[in-house]
Amino acid sequence: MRQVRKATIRDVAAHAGVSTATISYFVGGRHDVCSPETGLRIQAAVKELGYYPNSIGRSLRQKSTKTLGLCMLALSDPQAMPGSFFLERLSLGITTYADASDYSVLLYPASVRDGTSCDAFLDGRVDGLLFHPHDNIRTQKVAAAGLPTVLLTRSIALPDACGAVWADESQCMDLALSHLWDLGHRRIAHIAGPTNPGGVSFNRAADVAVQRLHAYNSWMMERDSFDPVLVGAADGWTGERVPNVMINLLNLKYPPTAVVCANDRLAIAAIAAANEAGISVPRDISVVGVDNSPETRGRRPALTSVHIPLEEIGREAVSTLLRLMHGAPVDECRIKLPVTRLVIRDSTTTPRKE
Amino acid sequence: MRQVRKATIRDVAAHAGVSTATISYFVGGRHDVCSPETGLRIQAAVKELGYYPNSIGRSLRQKSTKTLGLCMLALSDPQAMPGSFFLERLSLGITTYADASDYSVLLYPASVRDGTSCDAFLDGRVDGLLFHPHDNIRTQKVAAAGLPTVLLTRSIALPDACGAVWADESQCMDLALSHLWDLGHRRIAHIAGPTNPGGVSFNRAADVAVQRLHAYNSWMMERDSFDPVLVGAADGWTGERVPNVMINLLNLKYPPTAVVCANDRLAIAAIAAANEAGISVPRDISVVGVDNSPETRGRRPALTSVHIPLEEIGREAVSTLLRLMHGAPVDECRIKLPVTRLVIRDSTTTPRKE
DNA sequence: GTGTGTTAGTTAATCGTTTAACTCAACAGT
DNA sequence: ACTGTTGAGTTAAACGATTAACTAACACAC
Repeated sequence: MRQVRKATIRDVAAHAGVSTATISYFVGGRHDVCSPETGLRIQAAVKELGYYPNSIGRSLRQKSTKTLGLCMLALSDPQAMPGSFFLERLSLGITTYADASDYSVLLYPASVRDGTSCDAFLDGRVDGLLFHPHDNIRTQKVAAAGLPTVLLTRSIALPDACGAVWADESQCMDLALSHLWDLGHRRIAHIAGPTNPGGVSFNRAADVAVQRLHAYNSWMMERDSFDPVLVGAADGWTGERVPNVMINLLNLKYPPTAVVCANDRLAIAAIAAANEAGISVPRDISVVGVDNSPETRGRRPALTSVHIPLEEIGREAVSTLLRLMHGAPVDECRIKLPVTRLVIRDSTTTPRKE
Repeated sequence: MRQVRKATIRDVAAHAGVSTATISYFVGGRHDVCSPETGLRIQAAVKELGYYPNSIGRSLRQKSTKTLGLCMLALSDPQAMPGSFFLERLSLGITTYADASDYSVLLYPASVRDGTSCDAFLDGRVDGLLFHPHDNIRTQKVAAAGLPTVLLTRSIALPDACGAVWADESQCMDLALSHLWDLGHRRIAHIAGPTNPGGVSFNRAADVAVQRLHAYNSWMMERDSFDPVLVGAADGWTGERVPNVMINLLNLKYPPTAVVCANDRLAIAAIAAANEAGISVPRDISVVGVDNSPETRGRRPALTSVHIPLEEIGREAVSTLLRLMHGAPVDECRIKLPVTRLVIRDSTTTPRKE
């Protein structure tokens, strides 16, 4: 190791001719522990030796590392997630807010395939944990170990001790559907994401697809416009199955005049499939996506999409985790954020008059 | 704090009726330190108490945290970087390889605007540092502090003590240009990224743009096909200025039959600008991008692009950092990776016969 | 001159592990 | 009887910081 030996508090103490306690107090901001002259000597010694308090020593004594763990499924499974922009956007909010709160963020890749253990988080290196994918086995384990944990998910079965922060998917679908409804659309289809029929839920992705589907169903039913033939299943987030689904929708006796897709990638695939069939977007059919991912832009037509402010969710997740760590009751640490908003671009317009 | 008190090595020692030293050796894998019966007692005690060695105590004693810092400009400045997929792809390689080498990764947001100090890294919480943006002030500071550092950049002025890992930008441009040349193109334009004329280089982005521009210049000169009017400056990575640049290129007396853009976003903007002017891609002009970002896909035409394997770069960066930490000479820790490859899609074809 | 308060510090325990150096008993070989 | 070796552990000193509890010296009031 070529690590240079760093000055310790003892070196500084010897250099300034006082005890380590005085150094500790002074460096910690309690400038009233000593006379102004001693203060100057200490400052000089700190500067000369380039002293910086060692965080490991401090963590050991204070029993707190001022570090939060961030466990992300997406990291090991880019395919599994809607877009590769997830981590970047989420962690922007997370690291920025954590930093402002004087916390560091430890990044940890979790794979959904091999059930990577989360033991690494139980060894005291983090004070709290943010979990992006919901995974019953792992979250229950960390929860049982007493590590304050906040999930970035509204999960179907939330472990008792875990907090959670999630976007209001009803609001999200309401924004998309209201927009189309107000334009005059009445036959509005939905292409759903992976809904994992009958299986145990292992990740956020699946839960989100289910929630969007349910929100769509309820919304349409409330307006007496629900028709099961208008619901297609993409069975994943990447869109391979979308062409089939889209053809089926377009060949209906009363085809939809608009379609809300569970995410942008499905929407983009839907537009491609429509074009392939000689159907023009938005002239013949309107399309809305969800995520407002980078892929929505610079296309023709540019995709109308519901923006999900991941930065804000990340920020709120850190804030919630800090509250949980400071003893807030768990039920006050389950936050549904009504923060989605619709970005109207060129893929939606009034329905074509027949 | 609702943190549950965790069992320490002393609890286990008391429970198993031996000293802490024996526990430490045994848990550390030296099963020969005690008799088989004692071993069983220890295992039982560890299990019953749910003992997991505290990493802070261990780090303090061993003077090594088994943690690497990852400092990313992109995190605080999404606009500044080519694409928001950077962090995700890079950190996939970084965290996966670090994890396999038994290291954790501490994520840290650095803003190019406020000169966020990197003091947080000098307090012993990391054994080494990966720096994505090159920033002379900060890298010099950490280098001076003796913290082993590897930059994810080929920078113009690399601090003496820093290692670096970067993609071979000459190879990257060679792939794009050779492809077009082999198709028969001879008038090949380049739309360059931000080249920061005359200023100090503050981030990787600028350096990369410069390197791609130089590589283009050299390549074309070698083939006696260089013409300065074929070089346009987008002045940024996002493409606002591209329509102007493209119009100028198309209005030339001898317009290019192909254009290589410094990244995908510029290429996408170039295609849009061409279409706007009634020029079809690839029929009238071929376009190549660099990055192979998610935005290249699902478009018409789908963009031909040079893939930069960020995962691989991240992996190599960790490997290089570990070597540097173990005392390898700095000049063996500067790695140019010849790992780019061309993904041919629909935006390139043979030049149109006049 | 005694009691009270303040200033400017110090002392020493503690956080949880690791590990070099030691002990102690039992046994083997000569 | 002595030396040497091995097995099965133990002891105690680090690592670097924090902090409750203490002290010594002096000032001032009554």
